[in-house]
Parts: sequence; structure tokens; C-alpha cells
Amino acid sequence: MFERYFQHFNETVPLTAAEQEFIKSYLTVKKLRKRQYLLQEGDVCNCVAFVEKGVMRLYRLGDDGAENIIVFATDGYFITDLYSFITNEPSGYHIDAVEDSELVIITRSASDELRKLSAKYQEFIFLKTSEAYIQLERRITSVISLSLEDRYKELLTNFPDIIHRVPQHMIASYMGLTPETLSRVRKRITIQN
Amino acid sequence: MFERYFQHFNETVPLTAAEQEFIKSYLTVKKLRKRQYLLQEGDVCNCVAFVEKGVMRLYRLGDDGAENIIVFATDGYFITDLYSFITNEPSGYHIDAVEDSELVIITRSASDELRKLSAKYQEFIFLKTSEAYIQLERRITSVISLSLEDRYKELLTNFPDIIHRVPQHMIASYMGLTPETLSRVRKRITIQN
DNA sequence: CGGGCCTTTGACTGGTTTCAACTTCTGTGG
DNA sequence: CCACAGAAGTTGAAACCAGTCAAAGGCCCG
Repeated sequence: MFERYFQHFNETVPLTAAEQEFIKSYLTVKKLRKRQYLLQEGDVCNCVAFVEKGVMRLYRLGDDGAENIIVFATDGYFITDLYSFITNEPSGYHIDAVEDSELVIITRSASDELRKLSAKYQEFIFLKTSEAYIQLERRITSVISLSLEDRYKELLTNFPDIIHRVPQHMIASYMGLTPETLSRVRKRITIQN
Repeated sequence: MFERYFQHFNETVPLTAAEQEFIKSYLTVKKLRKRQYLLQEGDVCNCVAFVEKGVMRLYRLGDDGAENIIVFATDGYFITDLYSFITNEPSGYHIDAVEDSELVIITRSASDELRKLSAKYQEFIFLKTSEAYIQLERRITSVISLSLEDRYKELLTNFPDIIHRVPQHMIASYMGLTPETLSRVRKRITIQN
């Protein structure tokens, strides 16, 4: 149930068996069906979720009702609305499951307590937050400096399996494009090769 | 010399005078003239800089030699290449001063040591990294879901003084636009009001 | 005062969006 | 098991908007 989570943890900060059991006591598991919400706009985000298996997305609804997908999280990634989680303010985002998913959940209170008790957990989430920051910075870089073709190719190398698991119109939303434009971008790429 | 840094620190995590002196012993000050580098591509980023006063930018050079500005840091913000700082690998970015600047510097070795010795410092940089992540996520949101006009207006509300301190073509680069397009965006906005 | 950089403006080009139609695929119910 | 409705993806044409190239004016700095 926690295989991937602790695999991830141990690759980042090695744990003894006892430490692992201790940390596990602060975690819970949650299974979500496709389309089920983990968080809805207006709610306070009270947890951080690690995706053991599945695909989650964080998005907001535009004024015109369109879904703007900000982040995908597949197996091995974390997802939360960090702003709402830290400040306790209502979230402006939705989080839901793109496919049936298994999550490892830690609540805010559990996380706060565990951070005080375990230097290794503290270190783990610090490094993971840093990694998440670096990823976003890379994404900004590609958005402001690459062509659509190159941005799509980069997405494929970073998340090779995403096109098989996520509908194309969601990838278009993630890239800030219309579905039609992404379809044409893909066509241009396949013709070139 | 460290006024703003510790003002910031105390607003995030309150310190006693003794704790402040202890932390101060790990910090150094650096003054940079406009156009001076803090980091050049190929170097390993060995420090995190806090901008006491001034404006810094992080950017990369595109294949065509164009500057792609990823991040600005004005008074009260941090700047570093977090990837290079964490992994010790050579940076693909440049950091330099947009105007004469005063920085509070902490090196990697000092930061690593201080994190072990001071839970409050650990907490401070964790919260600051989280904030930085949230900021980037907001920026991604606006890039994929807002019009150019709205993105520019948002930039003005988030950094009201930036247009007086940063040349317009750098703001265009930061937004991923040509200088000509930004000029026309500004014109459209002023006509509307 | 002069030179060079920055910003603005114009005309033109190229690429993205929009709208609409058509096809394919999927899941559902008869 | 087939029929059908709805969603998803593709394609085309027209409108729109950002990029490019070029030129002119303004401003800062030497």
C-alpha cells in the first residue's frame, strides 16, 4: 500500500525500518475513482497527497467555465494546493482523479506534528518542495522560450506515458492551448519524422 | 545591513536577539553593480541571495542568443538557481543585477550547517521555498489562462514598482513576448482607461 | 553634443483561435 | 449483441492576434 511512497522516501532520505513504521503511523490511504474530487473550490486543503498509482490533476475554472489545468500528478508525484494547505484559506482550485487512483495522504496536523518529531521527514518534504519548485521553473522556461512543437516534445520526454493516460484536450489545457491547436501541433510533429 | 532580511525572518519565524546574532554569523553581505554577475552559466551555484535592496534577474540564453528572463527578485525576495544549488551541478542560467544591489548571502555549506543547528532557520527556508513555489504556480496559472492584458495588469499589482526599475524589454522577456508586442499591450490598456 | 539603446509605430507575415462539420471511439441501454 | 448518444479528436475556412522587419523618435550616458 505504501510501497512507492517509501521507495521514494528512501531514495531521498534513507530510513530505518523503525523510522519507516513510525512515519507510516501518520499516513492514511485513500482510493479515488475517476472524476472523484480530492478538493473542491472553496474548501480548505487539509492534506498533501502522494500518488501511489493513478493520475490526478489540479485545475481552476475560468470565468467562461473552461478548465485550466495547472498541474498533473502521476505515479510517484505529490499533489496539493500548497497555498491553501499552508495558509488555511479556502482554495481557488479543484483537484480530482483523471483515472482511478490510490493516494497516500498526510493531513496538515499530522504533517506539522511529524515535522517536529522527525528530522528526516522534515528533510524529505523540504527536498520534495524544492524539486517541485525546480520543475515549475523549468516549465516557465519552456513556456516563455520554446515553440509549441518543442514544448510538446519536452512534455513527452518528461512524462512519456501521459498521452496514453490523459485525454488530449486536458493536455491542451495544461499547455494553455485549444484542443484544435494541439491536434495540429501533433500533426506537424508526425509529418516531420 | 541585514535589516530587511531579519525583518522578513521575524515576520515568518520570530527570533530572539541571541538567535538572530547566531544566524547572522552565517551570513555575508555582497554589493553588486548594475550588470554584474552573481552566477554565470557553467558555474555551480553555491549560494542563496536575499535582495536587501535592488533588483536581480535569473535568465538563460536561448539558442539564438536571446535572453529569456525566468525570475525577477526585488527588495525582500530571494534568488538562486535552486537546481544547481541542491545538486551541485553546473548551472544553465545566469543571475545578474538589473540595478545596483545589496545582497545577503548564505553559502551552501553555511546553509546546510545552519539547518542542522537551527530549527527556526530550517522552518524559515522551508516556508520561503513553499512561498516561491506558490508564486510560480500562480504565474503558470496566469500564463495558461489569461489574456496578455490581464497578465500585464496582474504583474503590475504583484510588483507595482517593477516598471519603474526594469527596462520594458526585460518585462517583455519575462512575459515571453517581443518588446513590440508588450508596447502594444500597454497601449491597448491605456486607451481602455 | 553625439551615439547607442530603448520604445513606439506601421505594414506585412505567419500562426493560433474560433466556429462548424465530420469522424471515431466509448460507454450505455435496449 | 447491436444501436445510439455523447464525448473526443481531426480537419477546413475565416478572423484575429502576435511575430517580424524596418524606421523614426526619445532618452540616457558617456
